[in-house]
This record gives sequence, C-alpha cells and structure tokens, in this order.
Amino acid sequence: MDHGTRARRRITLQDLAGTLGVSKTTVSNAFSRPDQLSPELRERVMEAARAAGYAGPNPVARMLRTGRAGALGLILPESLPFALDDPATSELIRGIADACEERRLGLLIVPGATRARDPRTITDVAVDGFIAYSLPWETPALQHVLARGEPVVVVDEPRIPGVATVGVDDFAGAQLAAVHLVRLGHRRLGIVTSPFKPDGYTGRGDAARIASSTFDVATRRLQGYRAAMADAGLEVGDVPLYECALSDEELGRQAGRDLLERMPRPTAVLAMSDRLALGVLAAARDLRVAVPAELSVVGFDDIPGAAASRPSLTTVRQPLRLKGYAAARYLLDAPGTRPPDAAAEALPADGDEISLPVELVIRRSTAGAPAA
Amino acid sequence: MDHGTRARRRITLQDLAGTLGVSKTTVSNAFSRPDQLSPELRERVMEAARAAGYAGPNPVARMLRTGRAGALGLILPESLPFALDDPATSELIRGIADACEERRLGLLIVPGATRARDPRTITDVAVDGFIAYSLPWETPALQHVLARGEPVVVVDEPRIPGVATVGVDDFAGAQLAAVHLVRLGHRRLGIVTSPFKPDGYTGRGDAARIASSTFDVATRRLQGYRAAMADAGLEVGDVPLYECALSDEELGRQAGRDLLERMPRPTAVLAMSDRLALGVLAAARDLRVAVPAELSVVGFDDIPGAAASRPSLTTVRQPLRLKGYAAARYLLDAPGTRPPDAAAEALPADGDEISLPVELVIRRSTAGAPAA
DNA sequence: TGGTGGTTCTGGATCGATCAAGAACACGGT
DNA sequence: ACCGTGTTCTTGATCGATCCAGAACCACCA
Repeated sequence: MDHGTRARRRITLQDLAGTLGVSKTTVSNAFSRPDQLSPELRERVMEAARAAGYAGPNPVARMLRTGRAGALGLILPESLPFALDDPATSELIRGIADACEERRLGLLIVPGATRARDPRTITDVAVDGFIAYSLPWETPALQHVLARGEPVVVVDEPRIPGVATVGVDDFAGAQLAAVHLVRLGHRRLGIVTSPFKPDGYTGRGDAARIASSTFDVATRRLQGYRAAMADAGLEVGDVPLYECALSDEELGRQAGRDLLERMPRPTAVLAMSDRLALGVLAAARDLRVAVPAELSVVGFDDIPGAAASRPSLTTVRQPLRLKGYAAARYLLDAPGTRPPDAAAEALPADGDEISLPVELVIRRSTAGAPAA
Repeated sequence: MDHGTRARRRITLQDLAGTLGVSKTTVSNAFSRPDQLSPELRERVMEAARAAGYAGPNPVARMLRTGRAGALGLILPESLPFALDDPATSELIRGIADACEERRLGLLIVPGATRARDPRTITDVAVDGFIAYSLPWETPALQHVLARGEPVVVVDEPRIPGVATVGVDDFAGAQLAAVHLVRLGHRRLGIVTSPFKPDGYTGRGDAARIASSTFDVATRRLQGYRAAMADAGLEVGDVPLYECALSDEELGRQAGRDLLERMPRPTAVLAMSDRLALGVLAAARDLRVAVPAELSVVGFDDIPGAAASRPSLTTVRQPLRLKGYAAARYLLDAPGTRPPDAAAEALPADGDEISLPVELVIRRSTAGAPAA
C-alpha cells in the first residue's frame, strides 16, 4: 500500500553521501565507526541525516554484509500462549532474556515447533543462532535448524551427537525422587509422565510407546524412577503409569484420578513435572485422599508455585532460569557451528554437554507410607 | 571462531546453480516459486541442494531484496522477566502471538525500552513493523522506531498524532469504577496509581508529578476517577493518592499500608491495576481490615488472577489478549507508514485510534460503605 | 630533499538473494 | 510457412549497506 501516487523510495546512505558530496563509506563510518573520521565531518553527516530523515543504516543490508543478525532464535515446542502459561518454560525464557540483555541482542521466538509443518518459519528468520527447547527426536523444525548450519544449542532434548546441549542429569534427579519415596517405606508407587511422543496421546502406560519414545527427558526420568524401584526390589513392570500429552495441571489431575482409583491404591506418586504433580494434588483433593498422610507426591522442576501449593510440594529442583542463561551464553561465547555437511569433514565435533545440578527439595507433600 | 584453517565459505544459491549448470534464478525459483519451472528440474535442483548441504536461500539476502523481514517487533517498557511476571503484559503477548501464528511470522521482543539508552537495539533489528506497548512520552526508543519510518502501532500509550493506537477508554473505565464506589455510599476514597514518570518514584501523590505526567494511561484513569468524584460532590484535592513505580503486588501492598494507616481511614480504594489492587488486599489482610466490610477495593484490567483472589476482585475488565491481537492485525493489514519526514509531506495521516470496550465486573471486594 | 608515519577520505568489489525483461523452444491453428 | 501463445529458462540490474586497498594530505625528522 503506497500512500502517494508513486511509492517514495526510502532514503539510503548512498543518497545522503550524494547530497553531502562525500563517499558512502564516510557516511557509513559516521554511523558505525565514529573514530574513522574527523568530528566535524561526522557532525556534518549526522546533521544532514537528521535533516533528511535518515534513521541510520538499514539493518538488513548491514546484516547481509556483516553476517550478524543481532538476535537469538528460540524454538519452542508448543504455542507461545502455552509457553507463557508454563512456569518452567517462562523461567527458561527469563534466563535467556538475561543473557540477551547483557549482550544487547533481540530475542526472536519461533513457537509451535512440534506441530509446524512449514520450514519457512525457521528458514526465513534472521538470527545468529538458535536455542531449541525440549523437542522430540524427529521434529522437522530441528532438522531445518541443523541444515541451516548456524550455531545451535539444545536445551534438555533431544541429545544429538555433535550438537551442544544444556540440561540436567534427569536420570539422577528422578532416581533421587524415587529413592526418597522408597526410603519412606512406600512400596505401591504410581508414575505420571510427560509425553513420550508428540501425538497428543493421554492415557495409561503403554510399553510400546515407551520403547519407541522420542522424548529423551521423559525416557531418562522414567529410567531413573525405575532404577530406584528395581534397587528396592520392586517389579517395575507392575508400577502403574499414566502418560499425559501435555505437562499441565488439568491432565495431571486426570492422571491422578486414574491412579488413585486403582486397587490397591498407590501410596505415592512420582510426577515428571511440578504442574503434573499439582494436578495429582488436585485429584487427591477431589477424591478426599489426604496428602501426605495417605498419599505422597513428588514433582520435578521446582517451579515458583511448588513451594506455595497446599501442601507444599516435594520436588526435584533444577535451575530453570540458569539453564536458559547458560544455553544463551554458550551459544554466544562458543558458537560451535555444525558443519553443513557433517559427513564430508571431520571438524572438531562440538558435542559438549553442559549438565546443571539437580537437588531434592523435601517439603510437605511426602511422608512415611501409611501403615495399612 | 572458525574451526578449520580457513573458514569454509557457506554454499550459496549461485554455487549450486554453477554445479548444476543452470542459472541462479532457476535455483531461486525452485525454492521460492515452484510453479515457474518443470517438476523434473525442480527435483534435480532440490536433490543437488540436499547433496550439497544447502538449506535454502539465505534469509537475510532475501529480506534485503524483497523488503520483508518475516517478523514483528514488540517493544516492552520493562525487562522481559518482568513482562512474563505481569499477567496483563503476558496476556497482551499471547494476543500478539495469536496473530503472528496466523500469519506465520516470528515475534521479536525488544525489552527494557524505558531504560535503554542504546538506539541500536531498535535500529539494528529486522522486522516488518513494531508494536510499542505502554511507553512514556519521551522514550528515546520510541523516537528511534518512528525515525525508522516503519509501520508502528502503539498499544495504550503514548497517544501520538499520526500514529495508530490500540487501547481502551481509560477515562470511562476509571469513571465506571469510581461511580460504582460512590453509588455504594463511599465518601472517603483512596487512589493507588501506576507511575506518572519512569523515574522509579514511589510515594505519596505529588501534584507537580501528576501535572507533568508522561504516562497517558495513568493520567486518563486519574481523570476518570476524579470526574466521578467531582460529580459526587467530593473535593478531589482531598483524596489521598499513592504512586507506585511499578505495577506489582509488593508496591500495591506498600501503597495500601500507607492509605490504610491514615486517619480517617478510607473506606474504599481505587487501584489502577489488578496487581496493585491485590497488593492493597494484602495490606488490608496485614492490618486486619476486613474486605469488603470495612474496605472496598476496585482494580483495573481483570487479569486471570482477579477472579481467584480472596475476596474476588471487583475490577474494570479490558480485553487484554484481544488488544494484542488487534494491534498485530492492524499492523499487518493496514500498514500506515509514517512518512520519514512528517513535515514535508501531507500524506493521509494515519492516526486511527482503535478503542476496545471496557466493562465493570463486580465481585466480592466491594460493598456498601460501613455505617461509621 | 626525501622518507616515514599517521590521519582522513574515496572508489570499487562484495554479501546472497530476487526481479524484470527477454530469449529459446514447442505446439497448434490457419 | 507464418503467427500467436505458453512454458521454461537466462541475463543483467538491483536491494543497501560494509570492507579492502589505496590516494591525498599533513607533519615531522634526518
């Protein structure tokens, strides 16, 4: 839509140089490298720019020439509204934002990666590198990112050989949670999981789905739970499991209802996220099961709301905000470019894995197993 | 940081054309306009691209040529962590994200506009337009946006002649709130305001600050409150007022304490945001003032937490998410470019103001004035 | 006088794509 | 044989900046 009869071309650095009678390099320097010309000339240039309504070098042209975009890309699995609702994700974003602010970079968010079929949302975007958060294995979006050959840091999952990853030791964290319950004397456990595949399935555990899981984190946490159970002499195959398509309170509640209605009823539930755990707490309330007297619940993450719930939630803390910050810093400081043609050249594969500490935080949602 | 001895130049469309023995236009068309060449040739091109590890046209070069960036810029007054904490802001972001998703656009967030001194965070960024949210008048960031001459939509404030604005009728909304209290018989009111200037001041009302306010919304809401009070025969100068530097619960609580400790104690408080109102509720709890028996509180916004508070909050609802959506849609559909040199040309000034409806939502935090 | 060094400024190549105009060829109808 | 109409592909210009190599000039010193 042009307003005049013909679209008035925007003024360029070249034009400005012309009216001033200097070279375009000089004008460019006036804006981008002030020490390269005399203060008087620079002032003349800036003055002329102001008069002509020239706001400074076109960012896109500058990017093309310099090869830097001045922004970080963040690829999220779900929609942005969901991400903002999810405390773990928004903590992560906060951490990334901290780093961006330090470096004066923009943050470009590309949501809905697990559903997006159109590569253009990834390939058409100008960034200096991507942070990919918690994506399943086969996500096409991630393939496009890798294909672009730009620096990538994966947060949490998937672990891909040659790609830097920031995460926590999910196995150990989950183990910590399960050992805690076992030590409290619980023998009838239940597990509420985040999804094993991005297909929207919610329901009882399905061995085939678990075996073919495309979510690394869920897989490792489950292994952690099960290792602790096996160590305690429990038959892991007998432990009921409920898979939720999304990590939110409503599905957690649904899972909790399912588990609590089984006979014999579990005396403790392990949930793979705090939101799921809060849902289980809600289910217990619905069914008038006392926590922690009749039921113990352990979450994962330690989101801000975990300490404030009633009862407060025992959980495995991971440093969510730091995770975002560390990922961004790693991306900016050690940009390990994945070679576009991985097979052809043996560059030093940059598969560093940064593992942040986890810690069991014991609150009031867990207690000794009931006598019965 | 290059990994090999010399940085290996990334493969370009030109290179690919060379190895295939076709023109670069053909390769370009294979990617961007498939109908312009025979399916066989296109397949050959794509195959060669795959083999060469070419991920598609460089987005920056494409942007330069086509003039489209494929992303929207969002300028926020505070830091991103704050924005994510603030329900009103994150609802707005949700709305913008809805529109971006519809149009397959990225969302580039530029936070901290009120503090940022460096224009480059604005000028160096590649976007098709900006949404500027709730900025004070003199923000340099906004000047830079306008100088760039790209489409801008302001949300809420500041109202600038010739710049499209999306907001609500703050005056009417505030008036609604105050009339509600007056009708309930309240005569001793108190007001808790969002900031009048972005200088971090928190404290009792200061006529000079109010007179020289740079935040339009706070000014208009105050006028709305005062109009209703004047209509009721109250002396507006006597109504105590407390200004908060930030719209959060903690400062609202501080404001509430200050107002509730005055003698005579107000029987009703008008707060310019729900977060401030929730803070006032907390202060009332601290001081054992019963709400609504001894104190009525009205907020503004109707954030998700307003209905869930205890007691639930009477407030002025504005459609936050829709506001974001409307702003983005307006930006995308009717890109009213502000002419770079506003004085020189009389283009049809594009100063449309979209005003969304407000509505008083009466809940349990307001009741008739106490007898005393 | 000439050489050396430093500052200030310039011209042309370049980044990697898209676009407009037109060439080459095939096909069908008269 | 000729013209018109499509389809398919190519050439050269262009988007708006930065970068490199070098020119011009001045100052200083041997």
